[in-house]
Amino acid sequence: MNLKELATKLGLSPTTVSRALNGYPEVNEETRARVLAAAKRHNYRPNTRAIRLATGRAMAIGHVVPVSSKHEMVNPVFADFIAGAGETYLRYGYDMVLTIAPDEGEDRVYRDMRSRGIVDGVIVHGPRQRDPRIPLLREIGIPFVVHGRSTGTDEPYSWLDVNNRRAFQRATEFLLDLGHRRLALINGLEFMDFAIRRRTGYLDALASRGIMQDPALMFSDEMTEFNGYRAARAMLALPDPPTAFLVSMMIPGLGVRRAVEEMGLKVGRDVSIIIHDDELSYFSNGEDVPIYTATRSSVREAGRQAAEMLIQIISNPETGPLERLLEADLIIGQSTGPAPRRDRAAERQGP
Amino acid sequence: MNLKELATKLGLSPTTVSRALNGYPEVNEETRARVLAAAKRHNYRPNTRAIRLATGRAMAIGHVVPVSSKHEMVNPVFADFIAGAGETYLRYGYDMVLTIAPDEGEDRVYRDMRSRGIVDGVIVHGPRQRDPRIPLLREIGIPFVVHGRSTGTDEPYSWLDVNNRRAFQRATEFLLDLGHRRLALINGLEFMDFAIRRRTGYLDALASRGIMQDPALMFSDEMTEFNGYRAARAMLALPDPPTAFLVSMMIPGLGVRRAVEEMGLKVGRDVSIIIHDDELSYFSNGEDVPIYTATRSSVREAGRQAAEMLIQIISNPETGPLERLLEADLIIGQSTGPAPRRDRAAERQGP
DNA sequence: TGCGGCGTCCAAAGCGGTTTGAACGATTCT
DNA sequence: AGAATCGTTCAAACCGCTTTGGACGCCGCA
Repeated sequence: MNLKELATKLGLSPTTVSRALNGYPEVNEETRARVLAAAKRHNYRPNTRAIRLATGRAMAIGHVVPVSSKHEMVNPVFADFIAGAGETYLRYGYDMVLTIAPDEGEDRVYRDMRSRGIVDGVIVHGPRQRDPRIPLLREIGIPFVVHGRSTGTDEPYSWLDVNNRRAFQRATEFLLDLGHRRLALINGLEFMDFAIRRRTGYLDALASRGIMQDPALMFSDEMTEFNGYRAARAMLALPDPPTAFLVSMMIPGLGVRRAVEEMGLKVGRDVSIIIHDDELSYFSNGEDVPIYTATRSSVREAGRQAAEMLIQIISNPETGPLERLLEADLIIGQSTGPAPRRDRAAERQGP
Repeated sequence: MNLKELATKLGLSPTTVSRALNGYPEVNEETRARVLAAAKRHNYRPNTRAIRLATGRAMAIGHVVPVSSKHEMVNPVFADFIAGAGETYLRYGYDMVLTIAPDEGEDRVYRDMRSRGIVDGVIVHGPRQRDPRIPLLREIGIPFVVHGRSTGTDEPYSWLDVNNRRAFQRATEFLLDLGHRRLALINGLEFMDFAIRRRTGYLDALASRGIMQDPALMFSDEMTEFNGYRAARAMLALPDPPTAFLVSMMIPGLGVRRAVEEMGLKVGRDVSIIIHDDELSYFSNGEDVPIYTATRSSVREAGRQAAEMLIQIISNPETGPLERLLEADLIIGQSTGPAPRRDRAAERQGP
């Protein structure tokens, strides 16, 4: 059933039917009711392909998933973000189109999107320092919202981010207040913007208490369970091992825990752990009592909001760059406790 | 730059230009070369919206992500599957459109897809027993491939699945051979087809060795880290605790490990664990030596292959239902070992 | 010489909607 | 009463491509 058929059945012109369906004012309310009823009765749905050609709008948002060609990693955060964004799209009648882009060929992917006209805007995932996609998209002229930010980019752009620096600063201070002095940072890849900010927060907190940073306690790589394990294992074998870990994500956090327990130590007593909790659906941080002390911010909610920002920008091109900074909660769980004796004793003896 | 402009610039008709670009034989090779050169020079890309309307094909594949409205869970397996499928789509020039569907309203989502004409086919994720989507899609007339199978569905349909029954049967036998007699099964939700098959494999192996199943050792829920932890914790507190666990996924497997170690037991010595390893990018099962003994099958590869099957079905509608069963490897890691003494002693004493 | 066939190319008709410009009767205003 | 306005409807153009049904010149064959 297409528009013309429906119009014929109603004894009306396609023009009128189209207008009735789309809520234009110049159609008799009685007629509109008839049209609406008939459309429902015949289960009429306008053909999206035709609408898109006629209006020039794609009614679709693109998500380009960067897949590092080296590691073939797909960030699990991505699935929950998408789920959140998808909810928003559903509400506003947008479709979501996903493209997998090996990180060398991203240019072409974005340019193609533009010239083929398959999306009205894109969400940029996993921004890096001075991310080249930002000037690129601006040049191409596709509306976009970045999930995260890009240190070193001066021109304004729309973004939604968690206050990563503050979150890790607070978490670090929390551990310092508990008496910890040897704090390890298990971070993501440090060309990723979020990782830079987290490290900054960590270093700021250390500096403000006059504690020297120790490169041996700073690790940075893909945030896999195994990397968390390996890094923690190595650090715990140091002559002066850390008593606390700040970990970028629940997943490497599980690895850190595995290393700790494998060495016969107890989390929350011998070693403290704070993770960043994106509230991924398969990694609930306990039920009533959180397992991990964590900086928490829902990535799903971020998806919902980023999508809304983008739709707003698309539907009103006058809209200037939109910025939204979400604060992470610091929630206290069972994975942190006072620094263990030995360390405090060592500290009393002084250097 | 659109087709008409390009044609004018070349002094040709749009017809000829279109044909030259699309490789039709009735155009002079010299002309074709000119057209191709001009297209490249002006960076011409045909407008996808127009192609779609004109050809009636969407050149897009739909993925409907079921999000259980109760738990808001997005299976992390999904991200890697998508990545695999996306690679295939890229090669064949298809786009991927994603829809989030609350599991009550799935009907409407699929019907809409059809009548709006935005996809040429869909991949069905997370099939359940006697899944209603299979007859639905067949009725609607959208080509589809199921990732997994649906027990209880008689009519033929296209699917790609891992041999879950066999994988878990072999894993169970492997543990039995090691002398274990109290085997726990930490399974996914048992209305999900894969979970049913895994349980069947587990039970078959037990039965063939004359070992009674024990409902207290069978757990079934969402495969979260926390659920794995909780279930293992409870089982290990039983008067007659299991000495080995079969776990549906790496993620709850991490939870099981956490429970085991928290009780002061050692994985691979006191308690054996076998997981199913989907080779998710963020859950590499160790590097040289696998951490977990596992039944292994790449979900990313499954995505690649399922996408190829669907494209084949779409481009050749004569193709009958396609079926592909992937076998999982059983790889031996550090998480399994002979049943501990106490258990074997008890066994020697007999019942 | 006449005709069918072949190689190239083009005009025009879709695809299924939206949107512009105009028609037309009824109502209001002067 | 005639003009202007309003409310409602429609015909036709258009979005940018594909595809059908010729057109045209040239060659080979009878």
